[in-house]
Order: sequence, then structure tokens, then C-alpha cells
Amino acid sequence: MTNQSDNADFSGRVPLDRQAMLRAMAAHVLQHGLSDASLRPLAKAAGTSDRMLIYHFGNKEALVAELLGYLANAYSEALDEALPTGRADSRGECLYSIAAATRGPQFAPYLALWWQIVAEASRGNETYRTSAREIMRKLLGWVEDFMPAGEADAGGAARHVLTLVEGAQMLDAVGCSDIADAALARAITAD
Amino acid sequence: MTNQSDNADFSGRVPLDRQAMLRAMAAHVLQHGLSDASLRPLAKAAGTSDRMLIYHFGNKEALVAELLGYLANAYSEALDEALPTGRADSRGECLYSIAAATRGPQFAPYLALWWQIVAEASRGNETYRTSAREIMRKLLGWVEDFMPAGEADAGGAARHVLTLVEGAQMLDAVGCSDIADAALARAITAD
DNA sequence: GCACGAATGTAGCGCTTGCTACAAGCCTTT
DNA sequence: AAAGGCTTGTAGCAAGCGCTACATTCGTGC
Repeated sequence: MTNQSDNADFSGRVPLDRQAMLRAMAAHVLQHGLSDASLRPLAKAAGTSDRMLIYHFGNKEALVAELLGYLANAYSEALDEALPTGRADSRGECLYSIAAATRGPQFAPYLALWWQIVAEASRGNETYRTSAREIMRKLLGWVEDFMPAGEADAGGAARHVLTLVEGAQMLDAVGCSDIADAALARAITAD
Repeated sequence: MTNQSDNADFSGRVPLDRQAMLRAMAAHVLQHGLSDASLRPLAKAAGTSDRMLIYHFGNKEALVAELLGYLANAYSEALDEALPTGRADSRGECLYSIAAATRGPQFAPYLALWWQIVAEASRGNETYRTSAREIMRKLLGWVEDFMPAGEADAGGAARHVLTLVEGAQMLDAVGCSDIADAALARAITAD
């Protein structure tokens, strides 16, 4: 039961390996999904053995939890890069910009992963639920910051935008982008 | 490779067994999720053996496809039962009624299953994508029929409602019902 | 009564799963 | 140089996966 994370602060070399492993495994999961996130494929992706993954992370659940945290960070950074800075000029533009940015192809791998996380969370898995909630909170904060200045009830408007965008993304996932487009178009002109 | 469905129309008794199996397996999947939908657990739920499931359905993929169809029907019937008949008096009431009905606890098993279907569809699995799209189309038609009479652009409004409700359901799934509530409240008063 | 095909039970194949036991290397401290 | 702990490779376990081979039972048509 030797778990390296105990003294990770001392060695100085080990945490780097950990990060490298996480980076490689995150890339693998983004490409192949959580269903292929079993020890041996992950180990192969990270250039080690299942034996070593257990050694470094303790067990699979802890590994996945750490991996989800890493991926949430990566997603957040990708969003920061893709989303326009500053504030929108109107609520309609806010909705449009965010939908356009997050529905782009560069986020498809993240979204494919996202729906797997949602599915697990919906089944009651607390690890995934916690991770998912954190991501939604972060996304909500991000939308709030992008809302036009001087907006009355910016919080409510941001929640409205977030809900619409997430609904649209789900419809994209099942091949109903036309419904999503119509809904967003209507919401944008209404605002 | 004897597939019973070939002569299912003649025997008259066999299709009933098939239906009984599907009913039992659907109940099992609603309770335990698709990740427990492997042959032996399904067979146990249906009171047979994995051997017999393969015999009756050919292979697992065909079995799952048929099961998804059965479940889509069951979901549709449950919706018909839960949703108010006739038409809403206003767009706001339409949104409110549909959200209230589909976010109720009796739909939780369906929704837990739904997110697994969405996840599979999002990863490109055509069986699930087809099934999911059918369900969304049916749901959209259903919302359109419930839109208040005399509504200009009822189609657009229905798409708007559907997108919002689906977004709200996702937020429910990850434990962010507060965001969903705020978004719906805002959309209802705006309408 | 008998033959034939449909239906079913038993056993097992080859593979993947998470995880572990054991032993060996390596690096530091004394 | 010896010792001791961190790190790693090899091998394997018990369980589960989809699926199949073989043999048996069963109901029906001749």
C-alpha cells in the first residue's frame, strides 16, 4: 500500500512523472472515451504498466478522480482560450458567442467525454457528480463574467444562457443540431 | 445462426416470449443502467441464459438495438401518461408544465438511461444515435402539440422549450438543479 | 411410432478486467 | 561496503465478457 502521493512533495522528481502520466492518460481518454479507460490501455498510453498505475495512484477510482480533475483543468484552459475576452454588448451576443465557441469542433472530444461524465453522475456516482458540478460552476462563473455590463439580474441571465447552451450541445450530440439552431436563433432575437 | 425472428410470424407463441424477455430486460436496464447490460445479467433478469439470448436475438448488438426500441416506446407511453392533455394557455405555462412533468422522480430512471444513450451517441455509435434522434423527434412533436393555439412560429417556440428543458435536465443530473430552476423561472416570466 | 427441426442445458473457449505476490534493481545513507 | 527503502518487471489470480460446440429434450407432421 505504498502510495507515492504521500511524499510527492519531497522527492521533486516523482510529481513530474505523475503529471506526465496524467497528461498522456488525459489525451487517451479524450480520444477513446471513458469506456476504454481501463488500467492496461491507460498504462500503454502513459508508457507504463498497469502495475505502475496502481502503484502511483493507489487504485483505479483514485486514478480516475485525479484524471477527471486534470481534464477539468484542461477543459477550463481550452475554454479560456476559445472564448472572447471582455464582455458582450448584449444578451443576444453573449448567448451567440458562447454557443458558437463551445459548439466548435475543437470541443467535440471534451463534449463526448462530458456526456459520459453526466451519465455516470446521473447514475449516482459521486466522484463524477462532484467533478461535473465543479465544471458547471466554473462555466457559469465564466458566462456571468461575459454578460454585458449593466445587466439587471445578470446571474439569472447567465443561468438562462448556460441552460440553453447545454441543451443545444446535447441536441448536437444526438444529431439534432437543427433543433438547437432554431432554439438559439429564437432566443437570440428575443433577447 | 438460427434466428427466431425469421419465422416469428408463424409460431404465434414465440413473439410473446420475445416481448416478455424484452419487458424484463428493459426493467433491468432502467434500474441498473446500460453498463450492467451484459448478457448474463440480462439473461438472469429475463429468467433465461445468455445462451438463449444469443439464440433469440442473434448477437448482443441486435439485442441492444431491439431493447432501445422497446425502451423508447415505453418512455413515450410514460410521457403520454404524465403530460397534460390538450394545449397550454400560454408559452410560459407550456414550458412550466413540460419541465415539471419530465423532471419528476418517476422519470429519473429514464433520464439516467437517456444520458448513457447520449454519451454513446456522442461517441459516434450509430445504433444509439438513431434511437436518440427518434426520441427527440417524438418529444419535439409532442411539445409542438402542446403549444398554445394561435401561437406564431409554434415550431420555433417548441424547439426553444425543448432545448431549455433538456438543458435543465442535464443540470439536474449533475446536481445543479438550482441553476436549472433559475433559468426556467426566468424563461417562464419572460414568455 | 418415428423422424425431424425447434428449443434449451452444460461446458467451455479466448479474452479483458482490477489487483496482488514475489523478486529484483537502484539510489541514498551510514 | 553494507543496509534499507523507493521503484519496477514478471507472473498470475479470480471474475466477468461475448460467443460457440455439443448433446439433449420437446412438440409436431408423417
